[in-house]
Amino acid sequence: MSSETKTPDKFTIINELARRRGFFWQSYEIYGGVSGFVTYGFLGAKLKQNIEKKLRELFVNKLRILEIESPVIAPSKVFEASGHVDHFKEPMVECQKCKRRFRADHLLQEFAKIGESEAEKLSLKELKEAIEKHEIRCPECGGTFGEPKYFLTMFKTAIGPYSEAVGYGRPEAAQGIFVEFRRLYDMAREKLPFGALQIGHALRNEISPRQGLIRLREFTIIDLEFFFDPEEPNCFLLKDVENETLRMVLAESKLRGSEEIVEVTVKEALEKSYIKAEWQAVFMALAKKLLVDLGVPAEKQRFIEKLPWERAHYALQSFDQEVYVERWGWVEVSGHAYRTDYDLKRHMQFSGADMRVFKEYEKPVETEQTVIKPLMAKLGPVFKEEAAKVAEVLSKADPEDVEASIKKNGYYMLGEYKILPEYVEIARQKVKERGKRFVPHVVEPSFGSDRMVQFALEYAYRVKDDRSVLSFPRDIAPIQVGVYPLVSKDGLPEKALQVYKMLLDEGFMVEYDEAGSIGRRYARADEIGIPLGITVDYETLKDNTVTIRDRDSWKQVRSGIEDLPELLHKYFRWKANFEDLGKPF
RNA sequence: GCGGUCGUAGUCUAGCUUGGUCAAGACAUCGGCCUCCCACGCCGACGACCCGGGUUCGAAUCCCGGCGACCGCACCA
Repeated sequence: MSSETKTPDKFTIINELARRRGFFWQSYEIYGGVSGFVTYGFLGAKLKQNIEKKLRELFVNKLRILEIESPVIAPSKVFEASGHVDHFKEPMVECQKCKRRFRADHLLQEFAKIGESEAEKLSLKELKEAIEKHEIRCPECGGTFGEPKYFLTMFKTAIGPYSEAVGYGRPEAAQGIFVEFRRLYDMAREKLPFGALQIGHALRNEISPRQGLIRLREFTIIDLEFFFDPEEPNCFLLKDVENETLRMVLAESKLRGSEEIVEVTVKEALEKSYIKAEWQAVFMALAKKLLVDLGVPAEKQRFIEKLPWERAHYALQSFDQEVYVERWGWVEVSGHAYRTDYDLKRHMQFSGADMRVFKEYEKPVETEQTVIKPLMAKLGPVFKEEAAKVAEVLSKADPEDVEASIKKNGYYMLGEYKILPEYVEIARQKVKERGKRFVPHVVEPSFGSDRMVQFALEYAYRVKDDRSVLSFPRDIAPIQVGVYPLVSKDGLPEKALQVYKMLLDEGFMVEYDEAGSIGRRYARADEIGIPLGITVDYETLKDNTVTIRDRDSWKQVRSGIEDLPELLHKYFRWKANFEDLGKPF
């Protein structure tokens, strides 16, 4: 402990509370703990589930979105295709004198004026040579650098006990969706737009994760890949959200060194092309609403545009949704990337599978095309064993070119082969095209589930009369109702247990507590954010009514036990306010 | 990974300088008593020196290593 006792900040208090009351804690504590890994206790797991449920309500059910679950481990091919094997590693050099580490490519950009894209392409050997050539020394102490080494931030493993097959732990769940695209498209009845969602663990071998739930080595990611036709980019949900406002920090402001926030409606953001894809704008609006529903006020949120060199390798435009927290300022909670057709195209290249979709024209398009038919009877004697190859290459040449050249010059040079007019038949052919094939575009909202838990806690936390209260929005509270006998005798516990069982049967998350004074039990319940407390007292034995207590106002109302199920169902679906639950007490 | 600070019950702290009747207090938890609606009071119980090695007759205390935490640097595709 440090000698000067600082008052702990909110983050510290919340983490302490989370550990003490069983929301979450660092994993493997009995072996000293390993940073970047966390275990959720009962309350935390429930809170997280409720948050994810809320996201599903908002995104999944209304939007033709298919939720799937795919593996965490993937063969190396998958992440080679996705570009992660190339991009997920950093070339590092260590100063031999002061042991500080630096990004080798960043040093070259800064001190040798080598362009960013150029610096990124250099191999370890080339980096070493460039550093030596430009005599780059440690910017901190002037020492010389050792060998550049890659730091790979993906977890690597071997698939199968005796196998050499390399596998990686996924750093995002998105690839699990892209590789299954053909089946998913099938399940979506071959209609665009549609989306696929995955909530699951992802692994990133962070260098030094030490911000609680904010940076973990194993964490829960929520990746939503939404596929659409770039020629029909309109979003059918736009009307519902076009007047929602977004607080944005644009790339152009950042370039000027400013973090000025512009507040615009979704509609304006699209009109002014702050946001390029309509779907992306809509998802951003929904993401804002989600965080508001989790208790983060709109003014504590913003969307910050990534500069080209800050963007992931797959993204054409991306925004980070950030939430303001006391300890660190603005922290990312979701990323909104326009991934275009990058991923599907790459998997198409690497796997050979056709990721294109077929789009039927309203009317078939008839076109007349020039067709070059090789006449094998002539080609054979001239080119002998090469004839088949010539014919094949010829079929790939542009027929218009071939025809034009033959008309003009009397021959066509196909590489080193001279094609004379008599070798081919030039014909016109009518072709009926019923549609075309293309690779769909993707916008991706991607949420960190653990961060949402952290932010929900941060904004739920209040202090009332020196007591900690977690004022969760009522629909994400891990436990909904506490049931208490006023005293633990005279038949009150028996009566309270009846109420408790009834509410359990109704499907509520209920807790029963008879230990300690009633005030202490209320305080305990407030600290884990139970919205309502039901107390069985001596009145109850006479007229079958109980008191209902509100966590936030500490007000109490009185109601009949038989009315509780309906009243509470309404309350938790936001169809009744606390005051509607009974008569003031 | 570097530098600084630090690691004692579930939590917060005392003890460490000067090694030895030293493992203490408060809160929380559990049991009991009290018609008890906002952490009431009283009685009782459970419960800790981060791990490993060294020095020593003897280590929570001194030394070394490891692990972990916080702050700063770097990193966060």
